[in-house]
Amino acid sequence: MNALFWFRDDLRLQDNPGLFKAINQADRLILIYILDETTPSSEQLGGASKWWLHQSLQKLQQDLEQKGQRLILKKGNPTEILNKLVHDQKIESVFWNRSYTPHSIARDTSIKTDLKSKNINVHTFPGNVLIEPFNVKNKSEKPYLVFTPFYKSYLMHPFLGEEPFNIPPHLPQCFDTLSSLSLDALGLLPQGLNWADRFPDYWIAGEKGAWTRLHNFLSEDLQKYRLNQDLSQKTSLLSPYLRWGEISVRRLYHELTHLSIKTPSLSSVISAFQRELIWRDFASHLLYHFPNTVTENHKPQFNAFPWIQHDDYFKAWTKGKTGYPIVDAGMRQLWQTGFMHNRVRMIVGSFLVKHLLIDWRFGERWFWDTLLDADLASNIMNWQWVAGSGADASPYFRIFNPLLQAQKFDPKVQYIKEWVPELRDVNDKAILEMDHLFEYTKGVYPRPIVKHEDARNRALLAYKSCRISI
DNA sequence: TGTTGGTTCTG
DNA sequence: AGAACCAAC
Repeated sequence: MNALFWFRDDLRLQDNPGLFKAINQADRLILIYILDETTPSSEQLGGASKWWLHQSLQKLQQDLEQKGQRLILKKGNPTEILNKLVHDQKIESVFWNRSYTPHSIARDTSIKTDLKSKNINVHTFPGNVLIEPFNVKNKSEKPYLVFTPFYKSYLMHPFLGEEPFNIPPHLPQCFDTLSSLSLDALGLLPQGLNWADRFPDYWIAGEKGAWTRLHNFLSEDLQKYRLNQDLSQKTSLLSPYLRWGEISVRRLYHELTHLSIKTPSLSSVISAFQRELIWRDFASHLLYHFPNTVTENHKPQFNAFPWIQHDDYFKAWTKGKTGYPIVDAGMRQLWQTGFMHNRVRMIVGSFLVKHLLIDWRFGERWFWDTLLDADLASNIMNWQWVAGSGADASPYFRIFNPLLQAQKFDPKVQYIKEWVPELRDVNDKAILEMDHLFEYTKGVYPRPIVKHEDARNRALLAYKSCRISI
């Protein structure tokens, strides 16, 4: 039997349900990745995502070649590309793992209908979440809007216990004559910018890279992992791998559970981390049920919010030149490494939305373009959370004080000094109190672009102006 | 997974 | 004076 497996957000061989089933049923198998050129702008890959995808596809090609298979690369309209392949190569069955963004759902539904009408078998599987969004409902059969009850229902859900599985040792043969684009022809690497040049210092994409990171996390970092405690402590750094499915979230969840049983002293830290994985599913859940939140406020009261268009302040924020050390450190970590510590994401987000009164969508787009782990569902949910416009959102009047946040989470100023080199020679106390940093650095470090107290009061006024309750 | 400014308690 | 607690934003 001739079959085709379509790789999407699942660039791995292990614990890949659709791939597993395709391998078991096929005598000859096409493995394909399609760069979808029909994607609307809200879902088009950002620069950092494209960089990561390039690296990840390269690794996947290598892994498949070692097993005597190959990865076919195409770009264009997936409907047309699949139709042509299926017809020309006499494919009987097509397999993929489901994804849940608005464009993916629309595209996949239409492709499935189309192929089925031509008597092609289409088999789709869950592969990118712990539990799929349509399999979780509250008691009144509605989607959850609040995380805590969602979380509780997850802990009781039978699907959470499903076991991961490995790829069979031998793959069906490939179609030797099929033409494929070269990886470079996909045009994923940034042109004329040296922005991504240092990313390889920090990241090794691909399934093997994911497992190396996981092992380091479990054997070392996790012992010191305290959620949000100290910014200079390690985080898991697994988010980009999860985004592209280089490790399955189900596998990760299980590895953690096993470690928790083996080492009970780690169980509370592990539960806290697993809870973060369930936040990731919660984001998919919200996006699946409320697809318009990609561009629209979940709470319509926010449609009247008096956002300010201020290009210079936005630019200062993106460049890490706001004059608030913790904000600037985070924004520069993002620019240099394609990553930012989660706690700092909240601080810089709050600063953009509340201190600068800039629409959360500008921040969302910047993160979307520069984060290697940019995930539509998580990014939208978290920005709406910060802005207060989301379903289960931070109350609008909860305004982070960047000084207090730095004092609490970076008391030794290690994080700030790592990412803001012009402050390295300034004493810690002056940095944490933001005491005349412009003068100390002879003007190298900028003055604060807004005064915290004034910005706070202005934000509270704005919130009152459209009477947003809680 | 907030901050502020007030009151009350404590030494 | 400073911690501890609390309501309001």
